[in-house]
Amino acid sequence: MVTIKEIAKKCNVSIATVSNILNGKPNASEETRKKVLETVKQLNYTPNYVAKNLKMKKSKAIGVIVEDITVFCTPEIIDGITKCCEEFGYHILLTNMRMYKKFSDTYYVNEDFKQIVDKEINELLSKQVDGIIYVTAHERKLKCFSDNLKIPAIIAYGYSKNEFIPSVVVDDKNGAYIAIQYLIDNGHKNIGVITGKENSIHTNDRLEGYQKALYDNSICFNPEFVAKGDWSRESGYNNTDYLVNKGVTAIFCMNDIIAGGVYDRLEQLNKSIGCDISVIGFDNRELAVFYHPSLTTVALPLFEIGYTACKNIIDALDNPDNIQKNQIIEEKCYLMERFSVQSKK
Amino acid sequence: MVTIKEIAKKCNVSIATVSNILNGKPNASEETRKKVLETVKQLNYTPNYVAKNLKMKKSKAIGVIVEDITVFCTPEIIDGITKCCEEFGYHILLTNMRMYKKFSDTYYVNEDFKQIVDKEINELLSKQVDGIIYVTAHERKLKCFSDNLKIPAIIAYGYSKNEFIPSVVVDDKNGAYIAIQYLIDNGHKNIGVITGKENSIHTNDRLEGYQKALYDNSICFNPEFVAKGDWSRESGYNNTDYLVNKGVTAIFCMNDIIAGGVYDRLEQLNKSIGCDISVIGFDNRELAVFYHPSLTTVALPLFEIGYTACKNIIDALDNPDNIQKNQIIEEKCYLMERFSVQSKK
DNA sequence: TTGTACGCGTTATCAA
DNA sequence: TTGATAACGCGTACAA
Repeated sequence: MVTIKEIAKKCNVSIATVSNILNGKPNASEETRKKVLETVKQLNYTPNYVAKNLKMKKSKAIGVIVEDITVFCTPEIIDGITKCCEEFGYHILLTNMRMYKKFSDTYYVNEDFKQIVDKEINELLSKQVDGIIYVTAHERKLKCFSDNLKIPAIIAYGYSKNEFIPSVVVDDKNGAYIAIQYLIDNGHKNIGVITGKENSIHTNDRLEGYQKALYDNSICFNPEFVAKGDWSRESGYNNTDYLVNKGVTAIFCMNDIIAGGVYDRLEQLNKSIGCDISVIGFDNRELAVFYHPSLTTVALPLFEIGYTACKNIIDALDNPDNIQKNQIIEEKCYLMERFSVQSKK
Repeated sequence: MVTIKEIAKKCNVSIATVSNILNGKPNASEETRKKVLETVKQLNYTPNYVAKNLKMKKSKAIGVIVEDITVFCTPEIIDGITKCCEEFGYHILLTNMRMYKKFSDTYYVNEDFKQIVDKEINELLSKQVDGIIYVTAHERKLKCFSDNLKIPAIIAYGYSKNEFIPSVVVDDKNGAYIAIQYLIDNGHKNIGVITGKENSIHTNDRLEGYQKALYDNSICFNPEFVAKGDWSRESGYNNTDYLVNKGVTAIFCMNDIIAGGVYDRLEQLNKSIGCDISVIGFDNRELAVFYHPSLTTVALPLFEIGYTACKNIIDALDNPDNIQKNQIIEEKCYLMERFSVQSKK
């Protein structure tokens, strides 16, 4: 690797002059500037960021800890982080903990979990990252950072239990609201729901959004229209008859997988999806496009969550004394209009 | 951040001694060792890797350039890289170029593409990564590294045009072979194919694997059983009638999306998938599980590609003079047995 | 306008 | 068994 010293020697100037020119400082004659810049190109010099970082005491790097990169929401979140890093000249140090592969889906109750996270955070600290983004694989409340962390940090997708660590999350209420509003706009009044697992943040918030949308449209909430599912396709399949018999004209499924089960059963019942019964999903999983008819659903603002989380860190870096307590940033969902909902008007 | 100097002062020893102890050197009395280790814990000291890297002239970091992290194969490849890095104590500097988002699916013919890649590689070099893995978003031949790159590099998923840059790719021939062998083992002899796009590496290799499997089982290859598709669901749908009329008992679809189209048409024709006609896919996309019946398909060895690529880099780092020319490492596919193939025996 | 000299936090050499 | 001290490549006062 060619260093600043070598190009200084080649140009018969001091390393200080080269450094100044490279960093766009005004003090340098046009002549030497030209000469230096030329040899820089000629020798294909690239600055050594490691040395620079050591000197400057910051790395322009953001540590990104993801619980599992193979989970469907993670890549989009990273994509948002990337975009933001690109815009502001940061780079990403990625830590993929591979939690699902290591401990299956109950990893977060595992004894070792907290220790692993601590170790990874310290690792990132050693590498002098300027900030840390923790990306959960599913929504839940957690405390993963110690209270005396000295650099900005944030949780993406999950909810922070830590007063001074903000979180960026899906606005589930809003997501359910726009889904139901869309159904109402299409003339539906008797709208069934198949929920996710009980006590899940998603389930509760989405139910609340559903109720709010009904209320705002002066439609009475009928508790009998709520069927308890568990996110699985089977729970969609098994609850379809019940809702159909209750006379609903549309079914709001709290995820796209449940909607798949509803499709299965409606086909067996010879009901035309869209015409006889409208179906709307949640999550906008890749497979929703391939349903027949393709599924109208609510897209998660994953990219936005990543982008906002990263922007928040960078803002905190630029403005260290501007911290808010218990900050929760909710990103709005958006509707993916396809062909599983038709107008009743 | 607490440094080695501070803990030296606190222990009344020199920084050299602290450094030695921290690095497990034998020269230190048990007494001072204990004292130092204790204050290290007490002050929660973590070594500054930036300084260490500067001194050691290596970063224990591998640069990973992905063309687009939101493409389905990329996260699994990164997962494999992660596993390997974890095992050998490396970390990942991630560069997500976001090509699909920036330039749609023809990004690689874009004028700016080469420049962007060059820029990102230089960036990584500046950050003193020890090696680089380039992950393509789809399989093709490419030359992304300059010939005088001074650190080990490798291409994952795509084929390298560069003599000294190896590649790790899917063994498509083998994948098709095991799919066809599986059909033959289940008593099928008249096996139709719906191909991907013409001139694609995938298409050609998979066709060859198909032919080889037939040959090894003494079944004559009937060119009329090959229908030309283009990876799309429509091309599956549109070619189904043709193959059914030709009397095939099984259809090998060169990806899972095509298989979806075949499913659609077979349902319309009132053919029972599995019983009347067996269908087998390729890629093992997430949605294959949700087909009805769930789709038997060939899984891509994405994790293995990532792992092997990374291992190859680390080996090259440990053993710099052991380079092979034009090395192409093919990773074997594996069968995901589900319910779309039934025995004809 | 340019150069000297120091320090960032380490490791490594050599002398004590 | 320990401690000075010289690097690593860079940025920056301050002096020239």
